Amino acid sequence: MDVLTIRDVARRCGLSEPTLRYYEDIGLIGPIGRDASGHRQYDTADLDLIGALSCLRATGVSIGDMRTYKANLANREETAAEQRDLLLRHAERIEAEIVAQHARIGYLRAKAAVWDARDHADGVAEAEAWQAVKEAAQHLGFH
Amino acid sequence: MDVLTIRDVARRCGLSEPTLRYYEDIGLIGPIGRDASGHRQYDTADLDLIGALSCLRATGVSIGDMRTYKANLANREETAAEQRDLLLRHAERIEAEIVAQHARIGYLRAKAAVWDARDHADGVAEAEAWQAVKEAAQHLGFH
DNA sequence: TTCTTGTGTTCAAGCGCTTGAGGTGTGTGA
DNA sequence: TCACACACCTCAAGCGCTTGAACACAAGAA
Repeated sequence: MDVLTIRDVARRCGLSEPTLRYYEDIGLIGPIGRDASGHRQYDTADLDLIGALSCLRATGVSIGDMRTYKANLANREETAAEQRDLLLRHAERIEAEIVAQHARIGYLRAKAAVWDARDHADGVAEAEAWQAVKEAAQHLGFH
Repeated sequence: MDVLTIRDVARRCGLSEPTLRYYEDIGLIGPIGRDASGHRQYDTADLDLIGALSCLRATGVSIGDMRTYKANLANREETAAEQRDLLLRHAERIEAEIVAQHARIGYLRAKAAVWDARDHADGVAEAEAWQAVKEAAQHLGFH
């Protein structure tokens, strides 16, 4: 059970150091042990929870839901199905988000084509590009 | 040139009403005209800018960059190439983000499988699922 | 005519961090 | 041994919204 600094944990879990301190402040993780000079000492057991929370966070899960997830860890047996569903729900959320991201890429590229046409002072290309922007915008739900 | 309420604009551009007010407060859009009772009246000319900003925002573009984009609209000819590049850069950002999202989905599903195995008290399945979680975590950069 | 419903308004506070200022303790090089 | 870098600390303020409270106005029902 080796000891990790806040920097190590930040790198390995994809959270910033301030975020790790913040999560500890609000009781989402920890309390984390300290060495003689007050520096945090994470152990590998902390990594698993922090990694899971980091991933939940990256998918837009609220602090409240993360608390639920953490609280459920205490009584595994009863809440296993709930945990599974929470995770699957968020996986679906991300899938929806990916679809939206594709639509955004389409819009950005279409709009970039308009500016490219303008850069080359090509009125015909610009008109075509505008058409593509309109379609992309509809895909996004704009109008 | 028909007139739109804040609600119409919010729906058509995918921004919330408070966000639209906020963007006006900080000078990112507008100023927007008002009717006799102080309600905002957007016109269709506003929609194009707001739609573009909304999409930039959705891709994580900072308010500062949005200001640049808007400022560049004033002198189109000189900045056309810059506008195009700004948009393309952000399209690439989203592509990278999508890759990350796929990795997150993998992690969430793997973790869900662990809880599912626990729910069914299936030790063998749980051990296998853990293996998948480890792989998914590596994909995410979690050591 | 009053009363409710709906849509808007402003202003203040909260959220989930991020950034910055200012300080502490440890380790290495001169 | 002293200087300096460096990794960490706390605390406060800022960011980009969101939420909520309290109020204004217009239209239709009782």
